[in-house]
Amino acid sequence: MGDRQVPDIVVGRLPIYLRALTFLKADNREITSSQELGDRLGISSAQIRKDLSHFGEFGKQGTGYEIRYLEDNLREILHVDRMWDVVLVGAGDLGNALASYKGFADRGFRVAAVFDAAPEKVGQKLPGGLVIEDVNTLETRVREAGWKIGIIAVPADAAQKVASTLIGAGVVALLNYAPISLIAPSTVRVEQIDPTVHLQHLTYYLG
Amino acid sequence: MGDRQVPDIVVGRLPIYLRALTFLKADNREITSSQELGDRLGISSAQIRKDLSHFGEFGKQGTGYEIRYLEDNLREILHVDRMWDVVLVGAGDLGNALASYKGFADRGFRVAAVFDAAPEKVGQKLPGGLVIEDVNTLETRVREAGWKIGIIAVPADAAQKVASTLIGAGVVALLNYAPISLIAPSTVRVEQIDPTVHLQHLTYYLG
DNA sequence: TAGATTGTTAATCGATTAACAATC
DNA sequence: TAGATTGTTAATCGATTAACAATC
Repeated sequence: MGDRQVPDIVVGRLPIYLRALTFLKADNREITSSQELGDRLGISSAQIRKDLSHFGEFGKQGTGYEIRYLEDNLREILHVDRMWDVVLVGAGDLGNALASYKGFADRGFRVAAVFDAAPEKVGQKLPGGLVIEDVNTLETRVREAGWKIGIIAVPADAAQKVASTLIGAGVVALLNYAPISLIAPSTVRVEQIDPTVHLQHLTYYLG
Repeated sequence: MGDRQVPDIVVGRLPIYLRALTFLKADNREITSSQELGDRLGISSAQIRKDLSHFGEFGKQGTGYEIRYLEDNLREILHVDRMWDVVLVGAGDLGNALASYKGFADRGFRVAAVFDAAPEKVGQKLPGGLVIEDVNTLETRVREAGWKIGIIAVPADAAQKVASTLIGAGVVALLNYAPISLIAPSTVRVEQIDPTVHLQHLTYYLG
């Protein structure tokens, strides 16, 4: 109940809980339980209650959790009760997909700008209205705008340089799609998305 | 030393090790150590040695690991010493990005076919040479081709149906990009990629 | 009230780390 | 040989689960 130092593995599950709650709400549900959430997510009900107990008491004995209330609280805990500007680097297929991704807006994020290194791409307008900017201006632009979150969607051999530039310009949270392990100071949080890594995790279990 | 029942969390790290080894090899390195790998990945050297010890002995005392040898062994362990056909569902921006993703081929995967529900997309040819097929033919095609791995890149409201179809047709491993928790039998492995979930994990640590 | 479900404690389980003999 | 690094054991640390009093 109101710890400081919540285990990172617990923090990592909160967005999953939040997503499930939003899903239930869209289904016009008003109340749920740790049991129902757990069944849905493949997690034990005890774990869900334990996880939530790090942050407060959000349920009612005998009843469960009011979905909207818990949802609001999780948004606050995760700091997505506000909008975050995100700077996207890389305007290839993946960058384009991310720039026009519909799943950001109502979950706390907005792609504020897109950068690329290719001269023929710079100046082009994306469907969403963003104009691709020159990666040479990345550092200045990030610093001046004060963006704290970056998404890296450039090829592997450019990723570390982009990461270092972003970090140098004040970014403290990175979502990296390039298939390399970024080197970053411990003050900078990095999340990694590498589809091949996930697929290889799966194939371990296949004949 | 050749356990059965290796913890899933260990299996999940192996693709990261493999990726780091390939990276070092590209740098013309021939030997590495658990210390070097650990520094690079932000993992303790003891953990790397322990993880590998589940599968055998791959190093030499006093020397370290021959990169190519360990790489080959990890490929075998992860079953990516072969090529896996992957069926991709969804030909939106994300589907297109995945269909033309260069990071699959040399790491064990090939997008064998792409499906979409939009009539105007069906029949279109993608840059890589694949022709978008009608999702109505998904079940038959998957069954006949015997594909075991599926990637779901459709909107959230279509994802569960696609997953069920794939599973019904024999797919046993899913990589899901739709922002929902899929319901699947325990015989089917699911990996989830939701950029917003990762971003929310990051914002927890931001003011 | 009776039934249900929370929040929390204590027990269990599992993963990580430290340490070191073995040995290249 | 001396130095380095593995593979493994045992200790530590942390996370999950089971159980239940509290209470809606």
